[in-house]
Parts: sequence; C-alpha cells; structure tokens
Amino acid sequence: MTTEIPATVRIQKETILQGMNQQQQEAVETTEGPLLILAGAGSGKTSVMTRRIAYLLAQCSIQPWNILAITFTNKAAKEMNERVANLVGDAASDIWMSTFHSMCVKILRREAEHLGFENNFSILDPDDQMSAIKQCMLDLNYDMKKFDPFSVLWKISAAKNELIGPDDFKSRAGKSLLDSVAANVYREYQYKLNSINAFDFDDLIFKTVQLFEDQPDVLDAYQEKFQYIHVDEYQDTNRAQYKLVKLLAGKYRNLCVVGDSDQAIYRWRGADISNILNFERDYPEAKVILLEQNYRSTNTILQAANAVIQHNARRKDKNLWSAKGQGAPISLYAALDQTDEAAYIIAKVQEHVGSGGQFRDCTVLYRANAQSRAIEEAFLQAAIPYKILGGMTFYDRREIKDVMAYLKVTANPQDEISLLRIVNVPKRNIGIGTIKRLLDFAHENGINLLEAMGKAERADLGAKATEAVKKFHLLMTDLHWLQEGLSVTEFLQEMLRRTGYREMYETSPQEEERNRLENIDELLTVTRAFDKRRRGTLADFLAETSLLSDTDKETGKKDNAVHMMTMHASKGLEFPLTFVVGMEESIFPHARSMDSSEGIEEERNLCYVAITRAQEKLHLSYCTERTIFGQLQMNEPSRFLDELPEDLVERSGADFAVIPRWAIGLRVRHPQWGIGVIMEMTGEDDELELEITFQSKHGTKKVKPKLTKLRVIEN
DNA sequence: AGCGTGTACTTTTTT
DNA sequence: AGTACACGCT
Repeated sequence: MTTEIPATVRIQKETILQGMNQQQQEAVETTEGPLLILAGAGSGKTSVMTRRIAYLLAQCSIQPWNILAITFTNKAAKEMNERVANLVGDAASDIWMSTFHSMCVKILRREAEHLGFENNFSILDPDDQMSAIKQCMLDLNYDMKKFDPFSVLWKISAAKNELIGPDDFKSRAGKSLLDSVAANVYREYQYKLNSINAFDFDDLIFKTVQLFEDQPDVLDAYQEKFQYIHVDEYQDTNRAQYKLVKLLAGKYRNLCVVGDSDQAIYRWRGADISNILNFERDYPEAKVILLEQNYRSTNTILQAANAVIQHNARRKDKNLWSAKGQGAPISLYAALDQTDEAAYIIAKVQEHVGSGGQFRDCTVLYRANAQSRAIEEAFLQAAIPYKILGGMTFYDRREIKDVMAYLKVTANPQDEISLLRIVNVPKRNIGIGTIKRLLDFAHENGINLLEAMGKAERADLGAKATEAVKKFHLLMTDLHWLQEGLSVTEFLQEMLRRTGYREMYETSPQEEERNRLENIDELLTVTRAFDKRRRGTLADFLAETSLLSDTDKETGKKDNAVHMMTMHASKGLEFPLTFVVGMEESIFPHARSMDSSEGIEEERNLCYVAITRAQEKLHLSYCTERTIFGQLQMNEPSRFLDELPEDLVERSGADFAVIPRWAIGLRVRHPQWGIGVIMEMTGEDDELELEITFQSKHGTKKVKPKLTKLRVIEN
C-alpha cells in the first residue's frame, strides 16, 4: 500500500454521471450543505453515494481523509469502498467507510485514555453482556427468578441508545420494581465494564458521544477531519447515533443522509423514525431529493409493495415505478402446514433449476429465525443445497467462543468475563469454589482476577488448588508476552498448543467433539485472511470479528445454494426469485407487535422490505396449521395479504371456501384443545353450535364453527 | 467434582 | 420439539 499523498483524482464529470437519472445526478452534484435523499427501495442509492464521493474527490478537490461514509453493515461499507475505488483508485483507502460501531471503535482506540480506558479494551458480545449482567445481579443479591436478567439487560441497552446514563436512569425510572432493579444493576454493570476495560455494543456509540460532549477539542478535531459526512439507512438511526452525527456535522454542515421511512424496521432497537422525518426541521437549509425510479423489480412487484405501504400513516408519500415492464404475477400459496409450505418451495425451486436457473437465484425470507428449521429439514431431505444466514452462526459455536475468549484475555488481561469462560476449559481442576475465593480475594485487594491468580498462594486456597491456579496464571502470562512478536495466526496456533485446547478435542472419544476441530481450522483461515489484509493487533482482530453482522459473515465464495434469512437480514439485498413464508397473523405481523399501531406499521414496513427484495418473481405463502413449541396453532392469513391488489396475485393451494359438513361423530381438531368428537349440534348457519368432547383434560366444550377454526380430521 | 437425568420454557427482528 | 438449567447421584 502506498503512503504517498495521492495525486489529485481527475475524472470527467460525464463519466461520473453516466447513466444516471435526473434526480440521481442532482444528488451527486449537491455537495455543499445538508442533503436529504429519500431513496425508495432499489432506487440506486448506493450508486448515488459512491458517485457522490467520487465527485467530491474528482470535481471538488476534496481530500479523501475529509470524507466519512457510514453504512448499516460492514459488507455494505466494503462494497461501497470497492465501488469508489473502481472510480477513483487508491484514494478510496483514505476514506472512512464503516458502520457506526466500527467507526466508534476506531475513534475510541485512539481516544480511550480520555475516558479512563486503555486502548486494548474488549468489546462484549451479547453473550458476554448476559454473563456480566448475571454476575452483577448475583453481587447485588437479586433473585434472578423474580427479575429476569434478559429484561434488565434490555432496559439498560434501551437506555444507552437514548443516551441515558445510570444516574439519569435512576431519577427517571422508579415506577416499576423492575425499573429500580435495572437502575441498580445498570450502575453496577457499568462499574464492572469499567473495571474490566470493556465496552458493550451500545457503549461504543454512547461513550463516543460522551467523549465529544465532554472534550470540545477532541470533537473539533473530528469535525475538522470529517468535513463531508454521509449516512446511509438514516431512518434506522437511534437517538445516540443521531446525536453523534449531529455533533460531527455541527461545524461544516455538509451532511448527506440517505433513507426511506418505509424501510424503518429497527424501532425495537431504539431507532427513531423522527430522525429522518424531522431532518428538514433540524437542518432548515436542507435540500431534499426523492428517488422513485426502481432499477430492481418488475412493476407487478412494485405495485404490490406500493399498495401495502399505502396503509401506513406516518410516512413520506412516494410511488415506486420501474422501466422493467409488468413481469410475472405474484404467487400466493395456501399451505396446509409447514411441511406442505416447504414442499411448495422445493417444487418451485426445482422448477426454476429445471428450466436452466440456479439455486443461488432463490431466497427464502421469514419473520423469525425459528421458522427456518422446517424448511431446512425439507431441503435436506430433497437434497436442495441451502445456506442459512444468521441464527446460530459460526461465531456462536462453543469452540469458537472459547478460542475467542482466550484471545480476548490475552489482548486484555482485565477481561474477567472471558477469563471465567476458559479458566477450566480444558479441565484444570479449578472449580467454582476456587474461583469464588479468588474473586473475593481480588475484590478485597483491588486487583483483577488474573492478578489475583498470580498471588494465589495468599488467597487461602488448598495446596492443590493453589498449584493449579498458579500454573494457569503462568500459562496466561506466557501467552500475553508471546503475542507481541506474532501474527494473529501464529499466536492462535501456539495458543491452541500450549493451552491444550486442541488436544482436548483431538483425543476426545466422541466424533462430534473431534469435528469441532474443523471449525477451529476454519477460524485459522479467517485469521490468515486478516493477517494478509492488514496485519493488525489481536484487539483489532477481535473488534473486527465481533462487529460483523450476519450478512457480513457470508463467505465470499459464491455457493450455488438457496439462501435463507430473516426479512431483517435481507435489507439492502436483492434476489431474482424470492419466497416470503409464514404470511399469517401472529407470525407476520408478529404477535408481539400487534398491540400498537406503531408496531403494526413497522411490521408493514418489514413486509414492504421483503416484497421489494424480489427482482423477477415473488412467492408468498401461509400455513393454515402450524406447530409451535409442540403445540398446534391455527392462524388467519396475514392482513398484509388483504392489502395486495387482487389482480396481481395468483392463488393456489388449499381451498377454504368450502365449508365442512359438520356431523355428529365427526372427528375434529381445535387450535387450542386439540382433537375431539362432535357429540351434539344446535342452531343453524352462523348460529350453529357444536358440542365437542375433547381428549383428556379439556373435557366437553361448546364451539361455534363460525368463530373458531375447526378442521375435520380425515379417516 | 463431574456426570446424568428431570423439568421448565421458548424471549421476533441485531450492531 | 428441543434446549438449557438445576438438582441429585456416584
């Protein structure tokens, strides 16, 4: 990589603007002052962003290091960087392009000491956070059966996204008992994070904002650095991110935000749609550009998307259109159950592949990760290659987490959470009793756990325990010194050997255990790639991997497989053949968002996102019967299906227009009470009432078939 | 201390 | 249905 000052980039204006429509060109050429780009799905916003950056460099003589571009995922950042590099070459490497979180890590690494942290700080993943919360609740003597640690963590995270610190939280909360518990845990939790030199995801943003607010000179330096700021997916920014952007852009006010209120799907994570809706109020001099031409989908798909989203009230109106023609109708399949739904997908995928298509053209989208299982099983049976994004991923595997914990402790010896994870893996005869005593000892002496282990002989342990602890401490100290001269890969190899971690699996009698080695080898591939790319420190490697999102984690190789992911994970992506499954009330929209109109509107946004992923063909499906947690459920078809224009849709599958002929002695299935037999019939038509004797505990009940979804059981 | 069995519960979506 | 956790046994 060259370190020379890059030669001024010179590209013809025509080259940059080539092939762009009127609005896109305007967005590229509006370089000064605040700019709001309302970009409908598939309207080429990435292209606008990349060319705008190229334009700044090539036509306005802006230096690359004065440009900041924030994206939603690391993958998007990488892609954008490549596309800018294609236009302007080497200069692209000096532009900061990253997610909010990665950007904050970069800033915090430089400025850590201003906040009383060391720059080798750890980043807690959700698992680590949960352990930390539990430890805090234990320390504070809270009954975790009474106060759910998950809810407590949730509240703390929400507070951080709103820039509410422990003190504010305490004074604001207080209504419910859980709130006051959360307030105390919050304080304790922050204290713990401080003492182990760690940030959680939310802290990365929160603390950066605090840094800028408390240290005007630091803020000023970054304001000077980032004179031209771009923020993608602005509708999904939360209060903390909003504030961060506001601070950074406060001086030069060259802020370009891109977003689409219809694609706001992260309210539950603190995202506030007002950020985009009020942009013109925050920046009165702002220019607004609307991108409505879609380059992705057929008009059938866009008309469906437009029709659905019309039902939302809180939005900026726009209407997507495309030059692609009408295209194929949308297929809507009424499946009997999840197996039938999967069979439908398989049939359509095979049809597609049979006529010359590829598996990789097909993608299945669902509301919740748990829905993937039924489809996965069916794919396995039918020998359809598939790939699941998200859910349980590589980095969630136990062996990977263990190995990462070793790396974390090496990088940051104060990281007690990771230390506790691996202290007895592999077995070192250091049990819970010993750990407890060491923790007390550390606490009494104001030292961290690892230091306490170094002084184990003073901690009043048994002779055997002392020896085991000292031996472990020596191992970890050796590793700590070892890291200096080695690349991440070399260190990892050595670590696996010295700790006996590899050996533990190699010698395991269980095949399943030995298979875990493959995952560890896979991790070595990841470190090799990292070393080759940038030869950073252990802490850099850890930060990079922990900030990856599910879509980021997809391996570069173009697997020819059907992709499966949540609708959330699909944002920003596009697929020729798209299946959206589980279109049922309480699945989608999800039961937990059905009690508020905001909740429903956000679900509808999600529906809009899902529909607009499809390029050529969209298949929707729902199940009339579904088994959840081993319980049979019957859900009405999703309300979003009613919002689709009927002439765009081709229906197939089970026909429920036919009303079953009820009769005494007929066996039926009820959504809650299961299987029963009709004993008695009274009334007629809508007033018809059946007396049904159910199996076991439910006994005999009166049911109106008009109001309940009863199904006849064959044979 | 470690293993095995029994019981309860499922936390939408994620950086 | 599957899993995580708790308790009790060796």
